[in-house]
Amino acid sequence: MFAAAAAEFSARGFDGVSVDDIAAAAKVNKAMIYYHFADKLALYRAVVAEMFTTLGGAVTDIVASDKTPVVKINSFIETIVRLADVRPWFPTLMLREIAEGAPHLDLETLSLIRTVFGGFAAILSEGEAAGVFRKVHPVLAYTSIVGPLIMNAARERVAARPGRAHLPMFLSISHDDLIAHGQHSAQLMLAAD
Amino acid sequence: MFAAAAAEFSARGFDGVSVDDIAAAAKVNKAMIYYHFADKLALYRAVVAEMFTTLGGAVTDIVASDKTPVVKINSFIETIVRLADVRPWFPTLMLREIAEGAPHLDLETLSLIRTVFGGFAAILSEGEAAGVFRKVHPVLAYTSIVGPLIMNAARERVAARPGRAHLPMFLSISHDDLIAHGQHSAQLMLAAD
DNA sequence: GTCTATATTTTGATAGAC
DNA sequence: GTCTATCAAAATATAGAC
Repeated sequence: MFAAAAAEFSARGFDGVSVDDIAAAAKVNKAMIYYHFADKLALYRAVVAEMFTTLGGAVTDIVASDKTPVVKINSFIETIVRLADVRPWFPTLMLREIAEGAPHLDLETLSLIRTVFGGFAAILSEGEAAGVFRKVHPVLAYTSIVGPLIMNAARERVAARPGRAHLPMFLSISHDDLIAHGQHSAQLMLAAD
Repeated sequence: MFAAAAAEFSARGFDGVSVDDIAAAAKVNKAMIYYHFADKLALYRAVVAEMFTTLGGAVTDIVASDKTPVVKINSFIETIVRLADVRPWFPTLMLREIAEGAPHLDLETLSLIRTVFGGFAAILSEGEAAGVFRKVHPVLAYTSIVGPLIMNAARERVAARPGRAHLPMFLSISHDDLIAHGQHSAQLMLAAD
């Protein structure tokens, strides 16, 4: 039921999905959903919170590890893409949250998001201090690295729609290629001269 | 009325906005909207089509110009960001369309989108042929360049929400900085070695 | 072209039996 | 925990007066 809700929300957004839709997709009775969650919003928040808790934990582990900043950035990139393997709703849902300015998220979930960005920014500072990274605005660096990753992963999830696959814009890219390209461009962008 | 509809759709999505909302925002009677447009979907399509027609035209002009591939890529980037200045709903709306896989678009609008990507890919080929760009998958190059631009522009539009501005993830970046950074990273990514 | 009023459908949510 | 039935609100769309 949780996975079904996540998939529905990611495919059509909070307002585009009815509780009836979720019940049908999860093959449970609608009243069952209201038995487990206070309302539609609570269910949505649970989905997003679970997602960012997982990502935040992974990023925190990377930051705390004893790897070099260069390797940490590469791990960060791989983690984002691999998360989309296990939780296919992740890229689309994240894209939507950015587009909407996260109107349905509570402060708790927002702070989870901050953990992800904060960890990323910490790796940048570390690399700068070590002289291996040049000075880049952390927000620009973050969007430059994360943006392409989730945009690509999101594209792929919708390429299956009729009339979409033939559009070059929705052409599928393997996750390995995506990781390799993301790591390569990130290092080019960050490398000290 | 057109601009009001665009702003509403971009802020809350196709399903998140009611025709009453649009009427209120545009300060026109709801029946007036149905007088000018067949239904809500037709209005939405008109907004997206107008947006991609403008962008497609600008990109076509850049491709046809006699500039070098390097300058064309820089112009492409500047065009994207400047379009967001004039049509503030552009980044968010585009982000949503990617997230949803463009379910409400007709084939005509989809082909407009193809014009944008096709023009971009043509610049890449030209640069490759001239030996100034290395070989990069056009979809990866496209998302690597466009993704950060619209993600940044979208962030900024929602930073005003209460409880959002203090989040580093929603910190505002000037369009000049965004263009400079986008051009710099793009050239790093594309430069032949 | 502009507005009021309203028909119709969808949707979030709950009461209450088992 | 699970399900049926249903209420109340919101939303799309239109009829019809002016």
